[in-house]
Amino acid sequence: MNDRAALRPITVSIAAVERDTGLSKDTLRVWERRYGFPVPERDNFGERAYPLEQIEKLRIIKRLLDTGHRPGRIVAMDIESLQTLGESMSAAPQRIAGNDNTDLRLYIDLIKSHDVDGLRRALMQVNMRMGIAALVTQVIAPLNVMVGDAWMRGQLEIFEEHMYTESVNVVLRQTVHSAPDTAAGTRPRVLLTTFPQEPHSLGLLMVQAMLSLEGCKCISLGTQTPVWDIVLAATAHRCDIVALSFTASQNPNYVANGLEELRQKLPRSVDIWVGGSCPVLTRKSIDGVMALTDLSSLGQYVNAWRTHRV
Amino acid sequence: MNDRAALRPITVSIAAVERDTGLSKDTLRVWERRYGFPVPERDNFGERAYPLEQIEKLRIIKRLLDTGHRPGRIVAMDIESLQTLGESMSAAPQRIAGNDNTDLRLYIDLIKSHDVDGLRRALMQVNMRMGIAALVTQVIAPLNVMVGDAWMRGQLEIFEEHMYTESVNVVLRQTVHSAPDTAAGTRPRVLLTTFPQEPHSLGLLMVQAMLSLEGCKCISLGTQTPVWDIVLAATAHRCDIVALSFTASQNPNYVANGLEELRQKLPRSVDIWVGGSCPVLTRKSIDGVMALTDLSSLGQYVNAWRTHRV
DNA sequence: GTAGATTTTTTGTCTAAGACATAACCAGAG
DNA sequence: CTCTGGTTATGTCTTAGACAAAAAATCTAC
Repeated sequence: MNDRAALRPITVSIAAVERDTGLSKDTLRVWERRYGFPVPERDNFGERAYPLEQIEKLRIIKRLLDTGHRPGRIVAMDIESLQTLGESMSAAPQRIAGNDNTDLRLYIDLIKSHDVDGLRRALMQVNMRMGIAALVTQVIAPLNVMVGDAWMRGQLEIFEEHMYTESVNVVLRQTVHSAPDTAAGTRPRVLLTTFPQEPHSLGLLMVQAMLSLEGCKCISLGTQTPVWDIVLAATAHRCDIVALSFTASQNPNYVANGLEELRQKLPRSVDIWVGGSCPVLTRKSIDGVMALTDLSSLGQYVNAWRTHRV
Repeated sequence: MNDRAALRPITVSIAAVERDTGLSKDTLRVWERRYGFPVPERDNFGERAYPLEQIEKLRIIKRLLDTGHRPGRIVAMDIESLQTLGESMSAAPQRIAGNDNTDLRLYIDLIKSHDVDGLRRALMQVNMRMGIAALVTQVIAPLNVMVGDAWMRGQLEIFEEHMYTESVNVVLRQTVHSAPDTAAGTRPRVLLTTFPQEPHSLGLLMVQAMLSLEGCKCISLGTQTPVWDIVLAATAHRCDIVALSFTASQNPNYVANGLEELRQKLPRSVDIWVGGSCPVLTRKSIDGVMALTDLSSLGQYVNAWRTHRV
């Protein structure tokens, strides 16, 4: 009955743009007002109808925003400038530890050839040969950085990144639960989770793998637990340590305020350990919150806890 | 430093209500204008601040809407009437197969006593005794409903619900991967994922468990894959079926539009199967999209596919 | 009565421009 | 080099009206 549904849509509604780009309707309208982009056409009812090219450009803009650029500078730019801008920043964060990272490219190749089983087998073999600790610190951790970079540069599609994440998820869970069950009364008891804005579970799993290796009792709540519930859970499960994971996508103030609030509500006898790629953790240290800079030294921290607290 | 962050908040912003109830800001404002509910207080800046009781009532209303009631009739009702209305219909979906569901309370008790290991052991035992299919359809599926209900009624804390979810996650993944590896060339190949607004992975895992049991080759992307990437992934992995999971928290329009878009972009040779507790799926059927009403009949669908397509 | 067509009501979403809290940037002082 | 203050940039909230799409109610014909 109406034309835009009958034909292949060359334009889409503001609601669809919100869904596809993650930019709210309010933001889309205010950009139009302030920066003159996007400039949607209007359908028969006078409502915004975005052409597909503009959505493509919005996607690129969104990606650049996530890497630290600001709307005022880039929204009005033309699409070629945006693309060169995206490629220019890929050079810097390439360094991967001291290890030769040429063999890590092998995993990237597996991802790009969509070989799920091959990727899992390769990761499992590392686990067999070198153990969980090496798998986590020397392969998965640097791979995460490489995959994130590749995605940002547009060399990896979102679904390929998802496939990688799911594979690591599977492998890590398998290794964690193949470890012998800890005896009752094992200490320390560690509660693992993330703050409400943080949906990424990989960091959590990596920590859990390392802690289980050290003989800790891990209780994971998955991601996105409100601060107050972290307090309740720590008490209910009689935990000695609360371990939290953060990625760079986190709002620094939310993180800092949340940690202060948590510290305040949690008994002093319960340690707070935080880790991840979020800059604010090392930038400003919070009293009573321990920032783990390095996964490989986690064992030492556990030992230190055992000698001091038990 | 500021008071509302220090205490458990007694009022929340409109954005938080949108996130927690799934009702859009526009809808919340227009209900206030038309039906006189909700009537939020105003904070120091004149912005809406919703008391917790009103959010509780909104949750009940949302649930009643999902079951077919209409806003004009129920939004203005007082909370007791809503509860009786809700209970009168709760009798219907309470039936748990032929099985006596009194023993399901046992699992709720385990959750409330914070016995993670006990819960997992109990679930694993069901798996051993009755098999994966029975575990999924007769225990986990009804338990999900019970846990959701209990949480909505405030009988379960968020962290307890998280602990349950994580436990089921662990158990299901363990059972899925303990199944023998499928041979190369197995059909159908099924891509599993959810739409960008849907963060819940449990439904996905349940389907994956059932499909693996039927000898399907499952490729899971985890949650929240954009429509376009679903198309790319289905092509890259040469999938026969795309399986999507939806919960009731989803915006019905997003679901319907997204599915139509996906249907349009995906080759007709690829089936789309959808399932979950989202009412819109059964309410309006979309051409070329198959709604799975019932997990236990999944095997028949797979068989039907095999006879028709291969 | 029942099926189908037509009207009426309901309901969610879109529109507009303005206001403003806060995040990010910049400059100047220690 | 680090901190502090002032200034811009930016997203979200506010208002009220309009209207398409969906659902319900009414009417008509058999």
